[in-house]
Amino acid sequence: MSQTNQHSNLYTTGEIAKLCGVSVRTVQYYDDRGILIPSTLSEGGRRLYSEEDLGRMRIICFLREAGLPINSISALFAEEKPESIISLLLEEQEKTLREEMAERRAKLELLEGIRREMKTIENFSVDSIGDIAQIMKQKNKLNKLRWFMVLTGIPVSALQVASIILWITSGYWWLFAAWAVIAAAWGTCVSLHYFNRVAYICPECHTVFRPKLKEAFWAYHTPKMRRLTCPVCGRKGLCVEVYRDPVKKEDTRHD
Amino acid sequence: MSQTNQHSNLYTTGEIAKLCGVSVRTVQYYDDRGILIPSTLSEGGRRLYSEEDLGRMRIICFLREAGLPINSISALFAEEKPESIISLLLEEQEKTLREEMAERRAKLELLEGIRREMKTIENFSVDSIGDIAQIMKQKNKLNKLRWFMVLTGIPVSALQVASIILWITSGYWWLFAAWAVIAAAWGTCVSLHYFNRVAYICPECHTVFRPKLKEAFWAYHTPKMRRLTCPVCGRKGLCVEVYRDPVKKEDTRHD
DNA sequence: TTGCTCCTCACGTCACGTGAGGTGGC
DNA sequence: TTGCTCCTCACGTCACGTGAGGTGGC
Repeated sequence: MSQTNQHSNLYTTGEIAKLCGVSVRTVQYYDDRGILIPSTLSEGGRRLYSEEDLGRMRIICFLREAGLPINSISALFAEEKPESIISLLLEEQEKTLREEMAERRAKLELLEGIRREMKTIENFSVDSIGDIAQIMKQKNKLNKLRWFMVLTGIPVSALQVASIILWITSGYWWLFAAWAVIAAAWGTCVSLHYFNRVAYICPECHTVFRPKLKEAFWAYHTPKMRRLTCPVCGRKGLCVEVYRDPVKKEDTRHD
Repeated sequence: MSQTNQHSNLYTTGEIAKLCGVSVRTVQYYDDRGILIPSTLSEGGRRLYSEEDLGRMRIICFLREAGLPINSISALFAEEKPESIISLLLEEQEKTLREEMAERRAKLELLEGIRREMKTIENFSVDSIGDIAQIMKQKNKLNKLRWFMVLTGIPVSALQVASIILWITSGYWWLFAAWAVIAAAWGTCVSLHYFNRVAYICPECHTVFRPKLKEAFWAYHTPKMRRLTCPVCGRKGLCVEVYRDPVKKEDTRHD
């Protein structure tokens, strides 16, 4: 009943394209790739698609909208029992998409981080981006190090308070003296540990350097910076503190 | 003081690559693209990079990790005042990343949707994907249509209850009779409106068709399906209901 | 006959990966 | 002299977009 007109259910390339919301080139490309071969060719060599072809094209477009690569779609149609692998393909695609989203999220965090740091750094230049990258990469490790400092400091402070109270209430002055000895030892150890794991970036020449302990210990500093003299360019300025892996690598050429 | 050895601060391609965690090919490519031209060439034509080059490479790597295209990095370095456009580039990139994430999210929703629908449809075949695509695309519109039905139904039901109460308490039986007339008119209008905007998919040949009102009205149905006879393949089965744009388009070849 | 559609090459996209075939440098 | 690194082509990736130059079909 539907064969009254020989073209009643045959579509041209352009019609298929319009019906599926893609370009003519895309329809031709799917023919080249073998996932939608027109069921008829006109005498002049033009592609003619049947109603079934249109259905198949709709399936292809849907899968492409979901991001499946042509190869997967090709594999799907090549299978004698497509139902058996469709779930697998879709799950795989979901996984891929989640990974891609995680990638973008990481990149976004990088960008947001750099914008925050840009505000922190005075007289920002493009060269500072290298510094910022350094700062951001090691930021977690540096934070851990600082937390370690604070947490080990808590029992020492507690001991100080306790020894002072006992000194006042019970007259045990030697408790406080003992604390002072322990605290001095602790302070030395922790400071050495800390300065062994940080470095500073010269704001002028962007060199990463390690200052002498004496200079660093007494220098003016804020929580994140310290006024130091760069051993390369010789200029003195507020240097950002960064984490430095304590493992000696060949790539440290600044000595 | 740092020129004791002529190679003291010159790096080869491989060294730069290792220090920045990229391939040798990538370093060569950045030379080709003109964003990192080695400051020296050896007599044998090998690339030799200075400490400054290394710093620049680190900047490039950071920007690439954030997803900036080479062209943008190129434009950045070409600028005489790079600081002036860096914020712009980074914001642009953030926008791009957000858009790309939105794309993936949409694709993921498509995939999750199709998996839900796959469970709904009995004897699932790959051809059903086309149906599912149709179902999902129009799902929102269909839901709106159903909500419209329900919401217009509420005042009619309220009138019914009110008229019955008044009939019982005050004996005004004609109020209920009036309601019955109004309700019949309302029911006819809404049903016509509804059946004018939905179609059904044959589970056998996947044709989208509109049933006769009489058949559809009395047919067995669930909230989403209705037992109908397909006008194309003649088989009777539970057909999924889909939204159909009431505007007559040229692409409806089923008549 | 005139528009319009469609045809087939074939290059371009983006940031490299991957050989091939040859050479520098310790 | 032997490994190892590095060099330059040059093709391949992925799903088409975009002409060029020619033809089918109403």
